[in-house]
Amino acid sequence: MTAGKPPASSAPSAPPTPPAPSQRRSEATRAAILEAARERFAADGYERATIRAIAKDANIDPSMVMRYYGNKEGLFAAAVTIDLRLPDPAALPRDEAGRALVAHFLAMWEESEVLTALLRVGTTNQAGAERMQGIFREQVLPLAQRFCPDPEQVPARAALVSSQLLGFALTRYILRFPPAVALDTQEAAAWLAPTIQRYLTAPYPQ
Amino acid sequence: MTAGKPPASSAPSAPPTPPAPSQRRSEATRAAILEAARERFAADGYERATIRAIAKDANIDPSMVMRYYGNKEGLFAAAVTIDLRLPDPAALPRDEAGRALVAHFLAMWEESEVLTALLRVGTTNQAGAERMQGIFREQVLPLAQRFCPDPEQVPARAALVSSQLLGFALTRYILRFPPAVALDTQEAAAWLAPTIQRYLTAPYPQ
DNA sequence: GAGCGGAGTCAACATGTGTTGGCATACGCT
DNA sequence: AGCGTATGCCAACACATGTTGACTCCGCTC
Repeated sequence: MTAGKPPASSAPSAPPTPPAPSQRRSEATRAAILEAARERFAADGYERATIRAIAKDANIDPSMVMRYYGNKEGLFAAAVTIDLRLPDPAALPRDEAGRALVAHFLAMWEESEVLTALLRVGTTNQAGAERMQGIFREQVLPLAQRFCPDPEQVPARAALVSSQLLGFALTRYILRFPPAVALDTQEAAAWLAPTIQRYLTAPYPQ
Repeated sequence: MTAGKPPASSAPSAPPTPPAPSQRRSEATRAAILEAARERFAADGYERATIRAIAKDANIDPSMVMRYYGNKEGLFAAAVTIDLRLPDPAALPRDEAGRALVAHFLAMWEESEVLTALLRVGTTNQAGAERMQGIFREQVLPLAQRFCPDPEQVPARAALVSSQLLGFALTRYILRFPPAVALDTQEAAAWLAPTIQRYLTAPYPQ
């Protein structure tokens, strides 16, 4: 946080070219660090994913990690940014929401390690848990809002949806209960979809 | 493991009194260590629950922990032993199983920190995950077996039940999603019971 | 009282961690 | 070409961790 360095935008009488991508020769390194960090966080969780190990995976020196991301927390924040890319509720038939959501989630979990990393870190690290709370609040809650008429019930229903989706990911990708691993995504979706559908749209249970 | 110490049972011409409880003066300390360990593991997970912190909580020296439990893994093994005390399936009406199971689980989670400790450690630590797999195999699977006619489907159904119960515990006790925390156990049970019931007894979804 | 073994304390070791600063190098511009 | 700066590596620090061994103290038995 050294002062005296004005932002690169519109320095007086500076050449019109902004910091060219050629100057960002380090982009490759930065990306390699992030990828290694995601892998390590996903595999080991926050505490056991050491900066040294991440740097070794990325074939650079540990001090580079510090230079580019400040500290370990900054690295985690940069490595794990999640956009669930939830489908547009308006385009979803109301009675297909469960099936669509489950399929979308399973696909996202299979396609990258970021969600695994976030879940592993969220269970051990306060910052990780808060990150997950933020995703829930800003991405899941609004979606649930579109399916539940009674606004009072939206948070509880969204939490229940999350509990089932995260719970399945937990048993399948983290704890690796053999039957949960053995299920193919079609079967899993067939089992889970009605649950999600009910949490979203069924009347409040008496 | 120093040899030369014969087991206390039936030493020839020994006084009939077995090692008196007075000799087990250390029992109080042992118990204090275990309790502190459970708290720390539940609050911090495996890596951040340091032996020094546990010893401080128990008001003893860290080396005592080593003397009594060998090493950190041994301490964890001793501190986290779980009996789910699942109800006898024979005594459960088939269509009440979901409700009863959910109520039982919620009560167990509320009553002690052991389950929280196990879940936290299970997500970061290989040994913890294996412990949970063992509990699933030896306590949950047999129960599910009593409710599902088709033996082929038992593991998947048991895994689904676990995914929902663990998922709810995850969002409520670990990640602390506010709506999941806000639900009282009655509401939570009302929402979750039908899900569990369906996983246990409903026909295979087409 | 002498001896003994368990209970507990203290200090230390070896190791691994996040993090920092200094030094070399190669690129991009004038 | 020459220079400045971004890029990278090396060595080191300060600290925390699991773990070990030697030492003291207490209660008990001969």
